Order: sequence, then structure tokens, then C-alpha cells
Amino acid sequence: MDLEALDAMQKPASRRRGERTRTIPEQIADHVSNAIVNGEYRGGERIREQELATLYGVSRGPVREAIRTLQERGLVNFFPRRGAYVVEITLDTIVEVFNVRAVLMGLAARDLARRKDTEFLADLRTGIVEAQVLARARTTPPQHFARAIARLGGMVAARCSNKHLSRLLRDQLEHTLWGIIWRTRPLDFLTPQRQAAAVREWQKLGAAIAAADDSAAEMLLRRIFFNARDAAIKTLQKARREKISAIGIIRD
Amino acid sequence: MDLEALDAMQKPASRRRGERTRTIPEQIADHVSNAIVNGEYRGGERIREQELATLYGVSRGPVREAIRTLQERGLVNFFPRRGAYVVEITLDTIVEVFNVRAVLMGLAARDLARRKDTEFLADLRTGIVEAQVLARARTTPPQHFARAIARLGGMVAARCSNKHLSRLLRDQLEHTLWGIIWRTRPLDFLTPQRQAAAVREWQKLGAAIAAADDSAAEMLLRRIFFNARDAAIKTLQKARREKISAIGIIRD
DNA sequence: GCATTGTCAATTGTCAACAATTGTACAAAT
DNA sequence: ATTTGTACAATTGTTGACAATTGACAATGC
Repeated sequence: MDLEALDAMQKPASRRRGERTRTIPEQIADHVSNAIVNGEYRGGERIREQELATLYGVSRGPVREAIRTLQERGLVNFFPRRGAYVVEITLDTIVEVFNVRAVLMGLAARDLARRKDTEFLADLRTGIVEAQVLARARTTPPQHFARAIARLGGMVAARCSNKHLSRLLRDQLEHTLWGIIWRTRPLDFLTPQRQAAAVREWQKLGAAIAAADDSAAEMLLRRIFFNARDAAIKTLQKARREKISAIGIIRD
Repeated sequence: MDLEALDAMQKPASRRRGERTRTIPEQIADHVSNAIVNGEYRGGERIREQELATLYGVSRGPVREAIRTLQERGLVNFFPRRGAYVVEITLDTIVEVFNVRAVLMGLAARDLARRKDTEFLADLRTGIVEAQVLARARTTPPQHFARAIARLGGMVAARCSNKHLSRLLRDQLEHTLWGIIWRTRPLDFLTPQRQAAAVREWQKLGAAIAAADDSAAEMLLRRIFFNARDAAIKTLQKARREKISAIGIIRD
């Protein structure tokens, strides 16, 4: 793979305006992040600099910078002179990340409820309706529904007024452990019943935000994540029982 | 400054056992982080690679890796081919960071309240008493009291069972914006009254954790941070009114 | 005066080579 | 059989050099 191909992969449509050019180390970091998140590496697997360098057709310099980024994102454990190793993720870790994500998203919801952002509310309702349509059409694959729900979460994260929080939810979690965990959701726990329940939860949240009930909004969004957490864990435990390797990076 | 001096600065006592050796890029990243946090850079100031390289007596390679770390920590804005610039911090940013910190610490408190960790509770009470002693002795400088309170927060962050949360509170906030903001606290708002109030707040929190009342613990620790936030903001606004440059990195 | 273009020093981005360390295979000794 | 010692290949850490880009400033044209 050369850099042109990598670059094209990273920005499907020509680069959105206002977006600054992405450096090679950033492209490599994001690409490897995605690879890790997609389970293309095993937990504990070593990452060799020269390997990535030849893979992307660059020297080791940019690769080293990319690895620093991965280290800071918590996707690899780095040992001086001994290399970088892909993190191993246990069920406990997943619960931890869900809990952190839940309270942060709760803060975002509280923020959005406090200020009457009618434009956001309209977009949120549109998104909820989209999810509802997908949930009612039983033929759509659960991945589509999962994506719709993910968009709702992304909306809350991006549109809250706390820019520091937005950044944290995006950079520190989107491309990191949260990305990995997200991949575990659409396995098979999104039953039609669960989908309908999820839609109801988001509708309640929309109502709370519309009513400017910040405490209720916070608790509702938390509850949404706790439910997702429990469902994901149940799915993974089931996969473990049935000896199904859920996803490369997660320790069986 | 050469690397030996820098290294000695970083680990006052010979390196604690079990702690892996720190690479040069890590040392540089931490050192520059501290410099930024201490206000030795102005907000918006450019960081030049060669400058840091000669300062630390290394080549630009390790410096570039360190800058990547700073970028990921959110301490510098990075523009390709145009360099890294120290972030500018406004009062709004400070409020945002306090709010994020508050809910994350709230989760940690909830966690600690749920599991009866008697050892932690004992340490917490010891720390609270220490703060109380400092608060009662009116002659001690407010910095000492601030440090004691910071230790309490650090204890909560480090001892909660959620290791992902601990990491987030340590890496992503300790060495970053939170560090900057913390420096603004001991300016002059820690009046004896405020100190006594802070001790009472922590005592209440200790009681809630001892009673395993997780919701109360969460809300109390949040409240602690909200009070600190309001006091810090008030101080900074006052400094601005009086044309006192509060701290280098914060925009006046 | 204002905008545009050309030039250039300063700075960043990348590379290839070299130095230093680590884990490992293998032999020798207990 | 287990442990100790030792060379060696693989890999990481660092460097200095070179290429590419930027921003500033001067020259030019309107």
C-alpha cells in the first residue's frame, strides 16, 4: 500500500474545505488505529517499525511519530527499546470504558438540555426517526441500526457547548478503545425488541432535552449507555462461552 | 541544559523500582508540558524544533516525537509545515475543563463508595485531617493547603477501581489543561473561610463513601469541583479587572 | 496607495545510515 | 535437566543531511 491509496482511503470525498492537510504520521496513526479497532491485530501483538514503514512506503521516522500517537491514545503499550504492543482488552476494560463514556455523554446531554438549541433538537429528532424507521423495518441488518444510533451519540458529543468535552469524546475515545468496543455491539444482541427499546430511550432523552430538564437528560443518556454496556457484555460472554473469537484484540 | 540535568530533575530520588526507564522523547514531552503548565510559554507562542533540540542537547527526531505527545495531550495546536503553537486558554476553556473533571471525579467517587475499601477510607481521612490542620493554622501559605487538597483528589483518581478512568484522570488531565488551571487556584481565593469550607466538603464526601452512598458521593465530589471552579473563575476575573497577568498561557 | 509576483532565509518533513540494546539460540557447566 | 555464559541477529534509538514548504520582504505593475 502506498500513501496515495492510504490518503484516498482516509478522505473519500475530496478533502472537506477548512480541514487542514493531514500529515503522514497522522494518516498512519489513524490507519493503524482503525486496523487495531477492526481487530486486524491480536491483543499483545508486537508492532514493528520497519514493517509499518515498508507497508506505507515511508521511512521509520514518521512511523515512530505515529506510534507515539497510538501510545498517547492508549492503543498500544510502549516499552523502550522493546517495541510497541497492541493493548489487550478484557471484559473489565470494556465495562470501564463504557462507564467513563456514559458519564461524559451524560454531561454533554446536560449541557444540551440547559441551552435551548432548537436546531440541534430538530436534528436529533430527525435522527431518532431514522433509527425508528430502521427498527421497524425488520429486514434491515442490525449494523445499519447500530450506525444510526452511533450517529445520535456523535451528534450529542459534537454539538454540546463544551468544546473540551467534544474533543475528549472525539479524539480520546472515538479512535481508541471506544472504537473497539463499538465493533462488538452489532454482533447479535440488537434484537428487534432491543432496537425498539433503544428508540424509546432516545425519544425520552429528546423529550427531556426539549423540556430543558438537564438532570433527567443526564440520567437518561447514562442509562442508555449502561443498557448498551450490559447488552454488549452479555453478548461477549456468550461468545466466549461458545468459543467464538469475538474480535481479535479482545482476550478470549 | 543537558539530558542528565533534565533526567535528574524528573526523578528526584533515584528511579522508583518497577518503573520503566523513560525515553528521551517522554522526558522532553513532560518537561515542556511542565514548562507550559507553569506559564513559561505565552498562549499562541510558537515552539521551534531546533530550539528544543539544542536546549536538550539532542537532535530533532526525539523532539518531534515529544511534540506529537504534546499535540495529543492538547497542549499545543499543530499545523503541518507551520509548527506547533501553545494553546490559548480562555475563561470559558477553564470552565469546560472543570466541568469535565468534575463528572469524571464524580464517577471515581461513586466507584469508591460502592466498594468498601477500608484502606482507602483510612488514607482519605488522614489526608482530610492534614488539610484540616493546615486550614486551622492560619499562618501556612495557601499553596500548602492547595497541595493537600490536590493530594485528596489524586487519591480518589488513583484508587478508584476503574483503571481506564484513573489513566484518563492522570495522563489526559494531570499533565494537561488541568495542570494549568490548577496553578491558577492558589492565587488568593483560598481564604481561611474557603479553606474551612473545603475541608467540610471533603469530610462530607468521606462520610458518604463510608456509608456506601454512591449517589451522594458522586454529587458531593462534583459540588467540590463546582465550588472550586467558581472560586477560580472569580479570582481570574478579578485579576483581569485589575490588569494582573494571571498566568502566561491564559489569555487576558 | 494597493495588490501581485518573485526571491530567499528559516523551518519543517523525510530519509538513510549508524549506534546501542535486547532477546535468543546454542554451548558449557553444575 | 536446569542453569549460566556468550555470541549474534533483529530491532529500536538517534543523528546529520537533504528536500520541500512557508512566511516575510522587496520589486513590480496597476
